[in-house]
Amino acid sequence: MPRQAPTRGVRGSRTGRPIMALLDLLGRRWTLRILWELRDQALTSRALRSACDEASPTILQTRLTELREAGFVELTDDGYRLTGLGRELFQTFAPLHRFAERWTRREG
Amino acid sequence: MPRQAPTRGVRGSRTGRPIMALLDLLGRRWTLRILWELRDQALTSRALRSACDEASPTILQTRLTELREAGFVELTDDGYRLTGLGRELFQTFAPLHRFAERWTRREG
DNA sequence: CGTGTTGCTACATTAAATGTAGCAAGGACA
DNA sequence: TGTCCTTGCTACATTTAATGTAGCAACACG
Repeated sequence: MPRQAPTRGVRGSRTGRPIMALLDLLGRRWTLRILWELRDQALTSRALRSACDEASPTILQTRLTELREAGFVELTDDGYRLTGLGRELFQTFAPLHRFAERWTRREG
Repeated sequence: MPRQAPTRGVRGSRTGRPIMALLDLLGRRWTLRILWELRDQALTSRALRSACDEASPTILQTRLTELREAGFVELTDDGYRLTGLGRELFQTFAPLHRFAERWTRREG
């Protein structure tokens, strides 16, 4: 099946439903991690790379571009940081932190 | 099938912090989508595939195995469905739905 | 028996991510 | 001015992950 959807960034969904576009974006490698690392501080591209276990700059740059286009991240004099919208997004899954703790405890 | 090891799926993080393991798992392709599609119904493997835009059975099977090992999904007589833990996880990012609507409105 | 499910796998192809290197632009400083 | 940093960002060859298509074995109906 050919690669459809000229509406950019909605890989894995031809419906165009917002939630699908969002799940698709968040489901790309490093996206969640980047949002997480920027949750309460601005980071330069290299500081972000360090925070992300020295992930490849290629893919970090790709994800940062996507996140900037989506309006979640912006580049300032202090480096990359979440926009107001990005902070809202982060808050919607911030409870994951506590859940993750309980989850790991559960399985030893 | 050499599914990944005891230290569950902590690709992209050497810290072992629970949140990193969770972000890593959720950041794999189709993971969020699967949890989303199972949010309020059990689905057979093929129904799930249809719900996921006919994604490759190979990768769906891989993700389902990971999600079962993580304790978020189980296979019953009715097909795949979220466990109690899986429902808890889903609820932590359920607000994404409303956010996605606002997000698209903003940029569309 | 044939027909139709189910969960799941093989495998060749294609797309995405990784790792390493390095560029151009800008600031500090000597 | 020139050297030395650091910044955001890119090239590119390699490796890994995902896709698409086909099909298996097990089970349930008729």
